Amino acid sequence: MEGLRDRTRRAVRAELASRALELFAERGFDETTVDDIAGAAGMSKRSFFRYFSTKEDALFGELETMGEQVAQEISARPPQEGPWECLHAVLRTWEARINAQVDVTRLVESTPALRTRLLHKRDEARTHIIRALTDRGVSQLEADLAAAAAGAALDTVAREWLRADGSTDRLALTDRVFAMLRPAFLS
Amino acid sequence: MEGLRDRTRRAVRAELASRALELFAERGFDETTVDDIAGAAGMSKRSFFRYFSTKEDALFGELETMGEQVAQEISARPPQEGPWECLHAVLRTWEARINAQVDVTRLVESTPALRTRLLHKRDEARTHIIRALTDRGVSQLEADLAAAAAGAALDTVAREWLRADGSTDRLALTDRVFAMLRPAFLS
DNA sequence: CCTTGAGTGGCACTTGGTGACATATTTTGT
DNA sequence: ACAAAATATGTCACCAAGTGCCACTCAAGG
Repeated sequence: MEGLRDRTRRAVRAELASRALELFAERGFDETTVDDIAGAAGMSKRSFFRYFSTKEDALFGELETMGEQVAQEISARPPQEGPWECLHAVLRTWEARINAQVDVTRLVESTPALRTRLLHKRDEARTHIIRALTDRGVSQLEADLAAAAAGAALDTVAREWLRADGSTDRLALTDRVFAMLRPAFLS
Repeated sequence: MEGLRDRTRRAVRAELASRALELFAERGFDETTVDDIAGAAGMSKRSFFRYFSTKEDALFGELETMGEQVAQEISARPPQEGPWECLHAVLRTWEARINAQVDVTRLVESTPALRTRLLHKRDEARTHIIRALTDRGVSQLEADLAAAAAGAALDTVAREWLRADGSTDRLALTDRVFAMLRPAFLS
């Protein structure tokens, strides 16, 4: 079960993340130092780095284990399912988690350091996804391409969503984009 | 024309890049400081940053204007050509430029900082590619997806090439991967 | 009550990257 | 050929991200 330790730890993490978001939104990412964030949450810079390994992760912290989780969900899918159907089914629920609010997504999109960090996270996840797919019997090349293409799809969805100012039905949009790429993966 | 200035500048850049590669290969990227590289080339750290804007760029320097160049090549394609054919035709020659030698590609693939920087470069290029495609009349969504998918394709090619230890015919492989995704872009 | 262990602050340190100033060297206009 | 403008370089100071280390606090459990 979850003891007091873990609960307070989560609370402090949330507090830091929330302060960071405030400061980023009000001053910009580059103009906010880690000292600022830590100070706003009543702690030292050193302690900040005990909760988040980089400044960027104050925004992306919730996605830390994304790769493992996605890989696990993939393994749980029916084994006869094709790789693209599988990725579609799993990732359609993740899109909303990656891009929670428009403001944040817009901030990420307009801040090179954050954008870069997000790409890095996706790339880490890709590795896990590839393994999960090959474990299902998909060939290396197809698994690799499918994982990369799925990342491209999610990225496209996010930008299209931004273009519509966050007002479109994201699940429908995700389905549409995955459907566009579907013909490529009819093994 | 190209005067002495530009020639020496290119020479110094090349020298720095070459020293950097040597040091990275022998000690690893993280274990090599910018001071080391600059020192090995007989200059100061400050001057290094007058040739490369980041430490990573000592390896990627030649790709600096990739985005603009690719965009320009896209604009030069026959206007009735579909977006995917167009991207395929342009990018098939770029694959070999991005991954020149196996050693370098392997180094990049195994060094998070370098991998991240490469992703960043591709992302910058993507922006330009999207513009070039919409200028040809392609819709925002399709241009976005095609550009992202093309990046995914190149990435997949690079990794498959690595798996074969750099011994496969890369152009043929590139054509194969682009052909796989082709059905998605039959407008 | 005492021990153990986790969270914290503080400090020094490394390193990537930037700005400012002074000084050569090279290009260019006359 | 010479002055003026543009470039290249070094040096130095500086900022901020991130890490290692040590000492301290404080709650939990025997």
